Amino acid sequence: MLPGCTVQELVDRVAGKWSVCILVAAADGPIRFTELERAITGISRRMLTLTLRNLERDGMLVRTVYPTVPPRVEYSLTPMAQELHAALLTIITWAERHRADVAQARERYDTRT
Amino acid sequence: MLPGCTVQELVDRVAGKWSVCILVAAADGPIRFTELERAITGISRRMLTLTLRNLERDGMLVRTVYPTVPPRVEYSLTPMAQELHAALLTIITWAERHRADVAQARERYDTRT
DNA sequence: CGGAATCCGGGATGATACTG
DNA sequence: CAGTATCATCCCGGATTCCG
Repeated sequence: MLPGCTVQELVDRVAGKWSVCILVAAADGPIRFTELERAITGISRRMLTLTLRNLERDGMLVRTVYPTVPPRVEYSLTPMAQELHAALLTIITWAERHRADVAQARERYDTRT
Repeated sequence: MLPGCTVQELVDRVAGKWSVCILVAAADGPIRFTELERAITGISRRMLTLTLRNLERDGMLVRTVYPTVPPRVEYSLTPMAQELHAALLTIITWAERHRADVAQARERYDTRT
């Protein structure tokens, strides 16, 4: 696993905090900007925009603009991103299964003499 | 996917750049500090130490000290971390498979008028 | 509604030096 | 060999403002 290699960069990019949130939130179908903003507690508008742009640039998201008033923009996962989402779910499931274990390990580590 | 929730934090922690590198490097068996330093190009000694401590604290790594001269310290994955490593391999494999796709998507995005 | 642009503070990170 | 300590820096991301 060499830093600087493309795979490393790609893993970093898609494993980012907000990227994961967006991929999960958009997994169930097209979702609007404001819906994402509400679904992802704590994200700033700026980071939402930037992360969406990066994911779109990487071919993970399709951005569809409906020229209505008010404007309506929907984001949906590409097939490639759906594969990624499935893989991410494995990690998330793992994290849920071991949440208590990690908490316990931390406590033991922190209370060591 | 709510930021602030424990699962989110855990995914963030284990999905970190150096954490992934260390987990991969240690997957094939116990590995020494200096071996990690050489295996992970670009990591500073400081970040290696900090990331190792965090992974150990979270119960992902076991640190074994052999009281020899010079000192010998080996790090190995816990069963929990081995499960995580398997899941990470899925992501890494995905990244390798789609490396070219992402590069092409970026080029198209950047050269758009 | 869905952004873009700007400013700016702090935590993450690197560099360097020292040590049991 | 396997770290720790300290300082300096840098850039990530929040806050704010403005816009079609």
